[in-house]
Amino acid sequence: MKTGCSIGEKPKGGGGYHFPDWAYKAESSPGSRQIQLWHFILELLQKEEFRHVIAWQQGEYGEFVIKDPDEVARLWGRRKCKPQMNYDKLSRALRYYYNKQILHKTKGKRFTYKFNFNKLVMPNYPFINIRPNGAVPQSAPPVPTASSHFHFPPLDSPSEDAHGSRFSGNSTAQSSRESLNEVTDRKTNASEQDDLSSDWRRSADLLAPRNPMGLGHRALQKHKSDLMLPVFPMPGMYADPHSPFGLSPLPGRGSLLNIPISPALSLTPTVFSYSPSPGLSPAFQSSSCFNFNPEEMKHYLQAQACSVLNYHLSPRTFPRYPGFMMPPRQPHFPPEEQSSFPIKLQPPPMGRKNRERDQSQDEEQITPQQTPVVTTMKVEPISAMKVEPISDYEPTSDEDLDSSAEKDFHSDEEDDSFSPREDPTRQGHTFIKPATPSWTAVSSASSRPPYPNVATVDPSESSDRVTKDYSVDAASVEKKEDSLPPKLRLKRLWNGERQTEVAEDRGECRKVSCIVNGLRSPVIPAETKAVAADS
DNA sequence: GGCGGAAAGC
DNA sequence: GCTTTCCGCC
Repeated sequence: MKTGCSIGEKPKGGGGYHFPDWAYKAESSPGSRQIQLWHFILELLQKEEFRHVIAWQQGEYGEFVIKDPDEVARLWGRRKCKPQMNYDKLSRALRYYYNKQILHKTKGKRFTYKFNFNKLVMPNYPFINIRPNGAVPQSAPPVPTASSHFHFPPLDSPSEDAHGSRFSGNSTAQSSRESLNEVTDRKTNASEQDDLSSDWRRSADLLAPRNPMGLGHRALQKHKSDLMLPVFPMPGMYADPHSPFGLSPLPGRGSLLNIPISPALSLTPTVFSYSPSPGLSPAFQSSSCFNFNPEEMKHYLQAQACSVLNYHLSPRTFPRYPGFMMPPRQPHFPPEEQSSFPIKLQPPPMGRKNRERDQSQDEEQITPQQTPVVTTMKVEPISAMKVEPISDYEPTSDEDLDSSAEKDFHSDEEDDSFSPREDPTRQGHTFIKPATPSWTAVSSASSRPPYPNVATVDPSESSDRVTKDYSVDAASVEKKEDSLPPKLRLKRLWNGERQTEVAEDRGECRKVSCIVNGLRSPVIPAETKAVAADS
């Protein structure tokens, strides 16, 4: 019966699933690897076998009912090695979640609580498929089904996992896959679809712009240093029709172009615009975007490139991410951006003038070899965000999908609190919207990218400009050649000869670029020229 | 049943 | 920092 208590909840190897540390820390518990109650609750909710003990409330987004408080407490107690655990204590723990906005109480309903997935899961698992109860099994209810896929840390120790049973008499070893399989066994009717869209929108809508300082914010801040993402159980899991992710965002191409979210979600800009995720590789966001609008995708990617450029991020930064997270982006990365990375990231040798000007920044100049760690450290600190009780927002069913895209815009622009830069969910990864550089500021005003994280950057413009600027530099160098002092002219001449060398280097650079980005870079020549000229 | 303060434990 | 434990209060 008693399976023992695990201290390290994190499944290691044996479980077959590996999760990022922050997945165990959840919203905020640095250093704590103990499973958290809400994780536990979710896991129980995820499992069919506990439906009699705890279950999602029909028709209520994220709401669940503890049908057997004592049993839940017992399970929790066993999980935590607290035999004295009872519902009173457990409920106290749950009440602590109120302030964190992880949970709130459904008033008037006994033993009924409601998850705030907006802050709890959505930010971390935007691809999670949230479905209203009834449409899916216990394991994939109003909760992000990702809980199935994501497979919250096993209720018990890895060893117990290995044994396949953690709870008395129950086949808790049921794999997440099995759980997921159940999903497809149930049909989603039209009304549910409505609910879905509504729920999703509500979730999405509330997620970013109104994300209170609560969980989401704190959590993400804390996860800042963590590598995000491995929300996907196994790299081997590709297209899983039962997965909430549909196609797992694995390095497969298919994942990019076909990520069925939820029946109601489809791949609307809404969903992704509203779900900036720290744990979400921009690749996925972009992939989804790309899916519905290649042009916008392009812009988005360009913006990414800009981010990289602005912060001297190296493409090498990306490989640091779990392989199955980053790769998706690459195949779709527009050549323009591809090229930008190696060049911009490897700032050309500066002339004395530039050297002097940039001297102050020298410490921050990073060679591609050094870049990996940089990421978002230069991003402005998160500013205060509006705090609003998200649960109060009940979108009308009509305003939903049709206006979702529009709402994206509005919310992005109207709600100052949701500046991508401020979005804590971005803190953790490379593609945080950079502090708007001067040259992008202008474009930001004129563009209204549907992607929050690109909001202030007009990628196309910026990208063009990058290229253009270099071209101009090179051209102007030639034009002014004559006016140069003989000494300098000689130098230029010499540089011209060296250009061949540089070209070779460029070749290497491009190689790397291609390897890293998988695409070729048209901008390189101009930049290389500039490099040569400057040197 | 539910809430939340307080203190202690981990 | 999160949870447990205890407890008074509503």
